[in-house]
Amino acid sequence: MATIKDVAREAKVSIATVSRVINQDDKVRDKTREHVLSVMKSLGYQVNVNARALSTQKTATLGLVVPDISDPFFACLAKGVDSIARQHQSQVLLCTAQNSGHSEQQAIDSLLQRRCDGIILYCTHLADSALIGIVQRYSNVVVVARNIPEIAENCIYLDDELGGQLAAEHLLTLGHSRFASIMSELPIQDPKHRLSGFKTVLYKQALTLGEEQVTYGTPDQLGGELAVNTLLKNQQIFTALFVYNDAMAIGAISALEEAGFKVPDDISVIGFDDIYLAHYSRPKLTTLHYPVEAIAKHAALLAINKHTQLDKAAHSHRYQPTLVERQSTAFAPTNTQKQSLNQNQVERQN
Amino acid sequence: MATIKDVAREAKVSIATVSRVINQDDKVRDKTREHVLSVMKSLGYQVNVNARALSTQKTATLGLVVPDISDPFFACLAKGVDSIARQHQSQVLLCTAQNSGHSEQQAIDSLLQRRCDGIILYCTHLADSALIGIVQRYSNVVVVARNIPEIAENCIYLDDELGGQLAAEHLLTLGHSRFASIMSELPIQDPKHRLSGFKTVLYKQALTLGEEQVTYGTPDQLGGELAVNTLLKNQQIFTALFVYNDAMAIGAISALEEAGFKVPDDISVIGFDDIYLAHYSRPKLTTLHYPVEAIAKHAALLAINKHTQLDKAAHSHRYQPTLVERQSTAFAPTNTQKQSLNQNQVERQN
DNA sequence: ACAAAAAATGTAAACGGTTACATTTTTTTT
DNA sequence: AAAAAAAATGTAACCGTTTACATTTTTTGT
Repeated sequence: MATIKDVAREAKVSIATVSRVINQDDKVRDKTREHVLSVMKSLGYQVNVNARALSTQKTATLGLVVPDISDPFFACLAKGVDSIARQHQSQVLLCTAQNSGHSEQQAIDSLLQRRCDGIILYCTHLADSALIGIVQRYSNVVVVARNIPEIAENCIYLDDELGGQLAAEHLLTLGHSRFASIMSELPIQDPKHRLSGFKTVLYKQALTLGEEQVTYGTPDQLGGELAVNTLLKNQQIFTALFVYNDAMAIGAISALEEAGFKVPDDISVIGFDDIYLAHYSRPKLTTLHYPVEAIAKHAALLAINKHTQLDKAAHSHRYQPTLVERQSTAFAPTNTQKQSLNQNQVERQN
Repeated sequence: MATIKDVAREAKVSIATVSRVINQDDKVRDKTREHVLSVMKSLGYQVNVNARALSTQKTATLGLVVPDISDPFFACLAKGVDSIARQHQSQVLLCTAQNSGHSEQQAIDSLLQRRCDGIILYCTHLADSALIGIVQRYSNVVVVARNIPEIAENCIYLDDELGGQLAAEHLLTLGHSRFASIMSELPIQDPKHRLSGFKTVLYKQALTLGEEQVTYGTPDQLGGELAVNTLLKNQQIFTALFVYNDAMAIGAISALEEAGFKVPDDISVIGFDDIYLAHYSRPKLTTLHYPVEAIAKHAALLAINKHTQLDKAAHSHRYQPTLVERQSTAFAPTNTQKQSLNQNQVERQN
C-alpha cells in the first residue's frame, strides 16, 4: 500500500508537503496541492492512521465492551456509541466478552493497548474492585449500568430501583395482589435493585413477595421459559409477573401460554428494557423503557471527555426508566376466575 | 501511559529485552523476565499496538461495514465476524453506514486507513463498479450478499433466487393460487432475485404475479405495514404473501390483522432471513433461513486470507436458504371462505 | 530592480514498537 | 582454566506519520 513517501517521491515534493495536503493545511500553493492530490489518487493512497496515532497520540477510536452484540439491547447501546463516534470522526472498536470476567478483562486490555480515545464498558462479571482499579488508572474509561461510589464520576446508570417501583405500582393499580418475579441470575446489581424496588412498594401495601415467588435464569428467552416452568412446578399462584428483561418476558409468556394461561387475561406480565422486541411480540409487551441509547451517548461523550457538550443540569449520571403500557398487562382476573385458574394450575401439576 | 522505554529504564535493561518479554520470546533469562514483568505490572504498562502495527504491518483488526448494527440481521453478521476475529486474536472495527453510498465509501476508506487485516462489506448503496474498484486494489476486502462476476472470488452470497423458489413451492403445496409480495425498495439485487425466483415457480404452474401485486417499502416493520396498506387500498386479492424479510413480514401481519384478516387462516405470510424475531413473533413466522452467521464467518476467514481453514468442497461462495415452517402459513382458505373474505375486503374499502 | 516580508517548502526529530545483527555473558568442553 | 559454543542482551534501523524549525521561493513595497 502506498505511503506518504511514495506520494512525495512521485509528486517530487517533500513528505512534509504531502502531509500538509493530507491535513488540509492551507500553507500549500494551490498548484502544488492539486498536483499532490492527483498523485495520491493515482496511487490509491490512504493515510495510515496507526502511524498518525503514534505521532499525534490520538486514535479517533472509541472502544466498547458488551457481553453479546447480537442481543438487541447491546446492539442499541452500540448504536448510541456509534452515533457519538461518527460525530467526532471516530470509529467504534467492538469487543464482545462472552460472559466471563476473564474475557472482559482481556477485552479491556486490548482496548487499552489500542489506545482508544475513550472506552465504554458494560461488564456483567468483573468485580467492582477490578473496575475501580481500571478507572483510577485510565480516566477515559466509563462504566455503564453500574453505580460504583468510588468512581461515581465515571459511571452512568439507570435507576433500577425506580423501575421496580414503577412496575409494582402499575400492577397494583390494575388490582393485582398475587405476584411472582423472574430475574437474571448474573452476578450483577441490576436484578437486585429492580426486585428491591418492586418489593418496597408491595410492602407499603402490606403485600409480600417471598423467596419462593422469585426464580432466576439466564437473561434471555429460554431463561424466561425455564423460570416460568419452575414457578409452575413449585405451584406458585400469581396473576402478575415482573420479569428482569423483555427477552425473558417473551419467553415467560410463551411458557405461560403453553401451560394454558392467557396473557394478560389470566396473568399480567411486565418486562424491562423496552427493546424493540417488546413491540414486535404478541401481545405487545408492557415494559419499563430503558433509555439505553441516551445513556450510551452520554457515556461516549464522557469517555472522550466531551461532556461539556451535554446539558449537565438536564442529565445527571443516573437515568430514569419510564413505564410503557402495552398489551401484556391488564386488570387482575375476578375472584371466580382466579379460583378456577388456581384450580387449573393445581390440576396441571398432577 | 507508560512506554517500552519507561519499562526498560525502570528495569535497567534494553528495550529489546522488554520487547522480547512482551512477545514471549524464549531467549530471555527467567530472572530477567520476571523482573521485567514485575516492572511492567507496577507501571501498568500496556503495549501500544498501533506502534506495533507500524513495524509488523499487521493490525489484528477486522473491519466490518453494515447499514445498521441495531438491526438483528446485521447484529448476527457482526457476531459471526467477531467469533472469527477472536479466534485470531483480533478485534472488530465496526462501521455503520447510514444507508447512503457516500457514507459507505467513507466507512470503507476509514477501514483502509486503519490498515485492517481484512475488511467485510455489506453495502446496500454502493454500485458494483465502485466495489470492483475497491476489491481489485485491496485484495483483503470481501463483499457479502452480492454476486459480482468481476470479483467473484471476493463475494460470499446467498442464493436469493432459490429462496424465492422455495417460498413459492411451499405456498403452492398449501394450495394457494392468489399471491402478493412485498419487497425492499433499496437499490440492491436481493429483492429482485427473490422475486424472480418466486415468479419462476409460479409461471411453471401457469400462475402469475403482476406488477400491481408487488409493493415496495423500507425493509423494516413500518415498511411492511405501509406496504400491506397500499396493497389493500389497491384492492388486491390474495391468500398468500411473500415478504422480503422478517421485520417487514411482522409489520405486514400487524397491518393485516389490523384490517381484520387472520394470519394464517385468511392469509399466509412467509418471511425471509429467519432472524430470531421470527421465533418471538406471534404467530411464529414461516420464513427462509439465511445462514448469516456461517456466511459472516466464511467472509471473515476469506478476508484475513485464512480460507484454507475452510472445507472448500463443503462451502462454495454461494449459500443456500432453507425453508423453516412455523405458524404464519397454512392451507389456502376454501372457496366459500375466500369469497366472504373478498367480500369483507371490498367492504373495507368503502 | 532590490531588499524586506511573507509564503511555501524542506529537514529532521519525534512517536513506540520490532528485529537483524553485533556484542557481551554464561555454559560447556577439553 | 582456557577456548569454543551457546545463550542472553544490546544497538540501531525501520515502520509511516506529524510538526517545530530552517531554508528557499515568491510577493510586496519602494
